[in-house]
Amino acid sequence: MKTILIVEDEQDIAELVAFHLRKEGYRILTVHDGVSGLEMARAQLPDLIILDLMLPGMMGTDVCRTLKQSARTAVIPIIMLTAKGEEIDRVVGFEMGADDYVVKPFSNRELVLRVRSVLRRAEPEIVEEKKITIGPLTIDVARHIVDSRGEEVVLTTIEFKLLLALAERLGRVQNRDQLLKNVWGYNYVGDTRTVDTHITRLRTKLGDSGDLIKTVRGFGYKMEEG
Amino acid sequence: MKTILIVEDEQDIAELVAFHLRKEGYRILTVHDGVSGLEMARAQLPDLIILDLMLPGMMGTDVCRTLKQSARTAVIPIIMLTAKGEEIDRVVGFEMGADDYVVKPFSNRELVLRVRSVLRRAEPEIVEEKKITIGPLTIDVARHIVDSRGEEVVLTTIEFKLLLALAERLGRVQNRDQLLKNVWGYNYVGDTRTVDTHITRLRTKLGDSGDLIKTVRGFGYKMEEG
DNA sequence: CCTTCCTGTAACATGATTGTCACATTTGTC
DNA sequence: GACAAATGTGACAATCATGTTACAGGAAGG
Repeated sequence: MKTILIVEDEQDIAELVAFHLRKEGYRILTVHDGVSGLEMARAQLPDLIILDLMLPGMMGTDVCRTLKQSARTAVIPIIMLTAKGEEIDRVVGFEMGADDYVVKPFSNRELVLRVRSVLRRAEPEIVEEKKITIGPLTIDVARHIVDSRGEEVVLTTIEFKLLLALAERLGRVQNRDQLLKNVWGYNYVGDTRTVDTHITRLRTKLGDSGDLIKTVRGFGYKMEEG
Repeated sequence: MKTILIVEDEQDIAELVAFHLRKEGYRILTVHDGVSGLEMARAQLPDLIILDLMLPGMMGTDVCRTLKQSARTAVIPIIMLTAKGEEIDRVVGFEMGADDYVVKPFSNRELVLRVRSVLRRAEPEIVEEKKITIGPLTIDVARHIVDSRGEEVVLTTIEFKLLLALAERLGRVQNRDQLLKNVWGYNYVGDTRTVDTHITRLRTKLGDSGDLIKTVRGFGYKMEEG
């Protein structure tokens, strides 16, 4: 769940914004002055900060600048809220490090959309939950879990890599040398028959899914459904 | 029950404040100089600190600043006590990280109200504080406290970071280099086997929860239930 | 300044993993 | 069906990855 910090001195606006963003499934923190905003930002490292430009004690712009100076907080995207009258040149705001701007009065819809967009933009790296499914076989690469018909299959390092090498090139035949390269590394020297042994072991361990690994006589192996 | 630490060199004021707050149902700790205040704060992690600005040995402001610098103590709200003459700009106080201000002489009623208000303000943070629970294991990230089956587990910095690195990427396997990067930093040079040693230490200290850390032979480690 | 605790490295123990081989089985060809 | 070539398979010893412990240097705290 994403955390959003709202720094806004006007209670009612803060609550309104908080309400709508909570409804969107975000976790909301609210503070009502700049200094608390700084502290909270540092302590909680939220995923996004919504910052009012006019704040008691410390200007929103100062908060923004300060946050952008520290490595830990610099990455947190900031959406600035500005009242109509105080409309600063957007460029100035962006120079301060704000990631987006919303001018009061704003519609909730607009704000929610901005928030979503900024958060999406900030998504560091789409951690691909790479899962490969072939018939009864599932390979969860990140978790390093393989199962065949729901039963977990415990594989050794080489077996896993070999399975992956085959599964990632589904349908395509690979000869023993290619497999050796892919699984054992470029500078492997040894018997190509080693591959056979591991294929056997894989097939045995995979149970039902073992049939997915086909022998292509004279060439090598491939993985294929049916 | 909430614990309040009072750091105040004037015995009679300290006792007066302590008396009234005890009556309110708080658990009170009292120390009379800044250094003791720091120590006590670190050792007891109170829910609130009432800190005199003028202290022998170390200024209240220094105590405040120091406390706010450490992750463990930064979250503890602080109410500053200032004598009338020494009224500093509130902004300075807030910049130091104080959460509220009370000027001497103050009425007991006023102080009690401030305490309640500050504690209430801090409440949602505490409730929403980031906690990771995996089976019998609980990691309180903000407070740096780990327990396994309710028993507190005392971890060193590295152990804690390592645990966090694993827990935050629950289920996903991380190799030793990734762990080194995440825990030791980008520019660490050294033996990757160091990770193993710390994994062992972690497992030992975690007791029952040690089993949550799985070895993925040939790849690295992952954390996972069951 | 001293003590205690933390940390990285090395050394050793252990059990899983792996490459090889020998032999069995299959496949395609004549 | 015979034959050769290719592939399957099981055993086994060497190797390797990891667990574990010890230790010395260093950091942190008093």
